[in-house]
Amino acid sequence: MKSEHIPKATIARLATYIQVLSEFKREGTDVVSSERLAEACSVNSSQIRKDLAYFGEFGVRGVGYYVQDLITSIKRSLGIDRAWNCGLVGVGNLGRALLRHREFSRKGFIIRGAFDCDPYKIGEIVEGMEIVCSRQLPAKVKELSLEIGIITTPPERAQRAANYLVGAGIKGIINFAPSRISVPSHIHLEYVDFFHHFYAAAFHIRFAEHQE
Amino acid sequence: MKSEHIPKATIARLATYIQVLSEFKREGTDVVSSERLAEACSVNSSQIRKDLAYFGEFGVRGVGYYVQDLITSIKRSLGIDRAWNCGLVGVGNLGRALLRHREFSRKGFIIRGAFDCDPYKIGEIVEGMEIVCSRQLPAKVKELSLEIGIITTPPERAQRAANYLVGAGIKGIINFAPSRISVPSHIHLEYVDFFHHFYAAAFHIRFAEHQE
DNA sequence: TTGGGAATGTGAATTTTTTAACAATTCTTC
DNA sequence: GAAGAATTGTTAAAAAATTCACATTCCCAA
Repeated sequence: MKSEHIPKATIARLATYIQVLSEFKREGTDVVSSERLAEACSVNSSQIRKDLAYFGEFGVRGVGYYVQDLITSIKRSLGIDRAWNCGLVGVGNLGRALLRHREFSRKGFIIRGAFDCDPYKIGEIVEGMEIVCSRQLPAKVKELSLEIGIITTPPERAQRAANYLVGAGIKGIINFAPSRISVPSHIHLEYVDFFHHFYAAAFHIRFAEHQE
Repeated sequence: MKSEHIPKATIARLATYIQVLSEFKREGTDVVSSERLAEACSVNSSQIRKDLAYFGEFGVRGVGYYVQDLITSIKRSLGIDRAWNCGLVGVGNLGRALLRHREFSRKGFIIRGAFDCDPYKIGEIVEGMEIVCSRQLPAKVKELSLEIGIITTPPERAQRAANYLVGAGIKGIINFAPSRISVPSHIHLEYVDFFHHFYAAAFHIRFAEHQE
């Protein structure tokens, strides 16, 4: 198959596949069938084969998928076979937690700059990184080759942070702040909102109760 | 319309609607049309009307929706018109950040218990809350009427945390740890994985470059 | 070297979700 | 109080995503 438009849901599932495949690898499994992978991911096995088909042919008929090869192939397909330099704007509780989160660099997203507009925070060192004034974004984005901006400001300051980042020439933005922002269409924008998972849980729990 | 099966995507959008409606409210807007709300949420206006129709009729034909009423109606529909007691297992970086995150209680998800199995952490006070040994979960879940469990352990300990929570009689679990877990089917389980947003960003940025 | 078993990749069928279109309802103005 | 403008709720159409089903390919053993 290869290419064309790829559903958002496929990308999300590929992330899951990598996670589960990495676990298989740790357990010493070398080869896995779509059936077995599907079970571990709670999806349909055709789904997996379809998802992979968007990017190429990675399996061996009659055999299955070589775990390590598949991880490598998926990573290459997603563009995470290399490191991405990120800048984080807004060093509050959440921002600090992300700065300290080991998983970021382990997954290839290296946070190279931390920015805030609070004079009390500027100059402070977090995880070996000096917090820099947001106004310096244009200079720093170039200097550090930042490509992805992470917004962890309070909601009312998210748009301004986005403006700084866009002006500085960032390529994509991941917005953790609970507010909608607008950016030019060539900038890729993702919203992270883990509260909707809480809403979903609340809804389903209450619905289940209502059923009894 | 009312009821039947409700798409996951609808729940996620309702969360967005609440967010945007709250902003409208803050700005002093009393009434809003599905068209205007749709634009602010970057969705189709039929989509909004359809999403709402799952739960009832909340608008006035020829007029639109009363902002405050709609917020209230959506919250009631989702089951977030009351507080939910949560327990958090795994007080690492991410766990601490969530414990300190004001937004939780503001949105009605009250974290009433913090649990960890590390003897060095037990007894420590975070945000006015004492960290308790995970083994005490059964007692505490009852005592504090906890309904939702939040897992923020390292991946290898997520399943054990889930087992404790399920054994203690929790109703739903939100897993922030990057690993798949299995729970009985009557427990509602949500995975929070913000890395897939990073993957999506990486993928789209690289794809855009490839297009030029 | 051939045949049987296994599992992929993919076209077709199905299901689900989204969008369009419009009848029904409400408000406003004359 | 009737006509016109606005906007919902809902049915029908379109589009998209998922699942099925199977021909194709590969491995292994006899």
